[in-house]
Amino acid sequence: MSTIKWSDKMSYSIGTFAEIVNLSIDTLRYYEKEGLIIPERDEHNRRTYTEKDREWIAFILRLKETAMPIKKIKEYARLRYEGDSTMKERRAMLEQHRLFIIEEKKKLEENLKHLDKKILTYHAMIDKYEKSKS
Amino acid sequence: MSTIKWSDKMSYSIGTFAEIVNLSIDTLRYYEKEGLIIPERDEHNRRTYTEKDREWIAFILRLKETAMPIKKIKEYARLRYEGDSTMKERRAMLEQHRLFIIEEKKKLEENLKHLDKKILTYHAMIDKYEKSKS
DNA sequence: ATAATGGCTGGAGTTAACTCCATGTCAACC
DNA sequence: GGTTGACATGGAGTTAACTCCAGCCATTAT
Repeated sequence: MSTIKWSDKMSYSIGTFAEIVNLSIDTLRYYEKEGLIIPERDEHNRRTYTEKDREWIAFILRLKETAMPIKKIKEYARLRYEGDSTMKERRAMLEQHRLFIIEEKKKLEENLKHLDKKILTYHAMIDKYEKSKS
Repeated sequence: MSTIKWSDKMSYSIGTFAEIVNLSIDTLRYYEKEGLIIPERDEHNRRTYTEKDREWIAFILRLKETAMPIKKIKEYARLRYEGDSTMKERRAMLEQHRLFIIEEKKKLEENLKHLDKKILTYHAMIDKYEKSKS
């Protein structure tokens, strides 16, 4: 009566995994060197990436997209690979990062407001300029 | 009957200007090498920065804060130093950048949402974990 | 008069995050 | 059984955006 879960046993070579997560093979190896993701190896020492790895990479990319430097992601990864006892630390990191993102958002909104103003003054200036030429 | 405008004639040395705009002297010289800001020189070849320069730097920093690479800022600066005839081009650049910022904001908001979810699941996981230890 | 201060130039060094390359192994296809 | 193709490793190269340094002038302070 157990449901078959293909995905549990499935694993990808670095080439196909690279395509799936849309990163280059070299980048994956670089992330491994930095300790962000450490895939299993098969009997020939080839990297084997799983569905879990895919989820983990997706999360890494979110952190990267919100400007977390690799060093910090590496720190988070280290804790994660250490196991459940580090959950509180990891949560604290994410909560700190959350505040950072909120700050970033504020800055972006401020700058967008100013940019909009600037664009408006450009419209006015260009109107004037066009008229002065006629 | 003309109003005296001190600020028009005022100018700062690179050292004091650096403090005012909160950039290092080296960064200012680097920006100049890249063509972002080209201050006047005095009779001894020393850079003299004006109030206009301060405003311009403030704008450069806004562009930087919204992740515009120096190459693009340089392009904008080039047009600006070329004069009024480039206003339309500059406005177009800013309008394009505006769209970019809006995209960035969207991404940030998306990622923030996911992060919040993740933090919530951490809270639940940690509760469970604490109980399992008692 | 000399020493400290501040600025100038050209060029080298640094950091992050990749990216590329030479060389080598192994399984598979013709 | 030789070639092809995917993967492995170690290390060099690249780009952006600074940052630092040596060697040289001019001005100011003692």
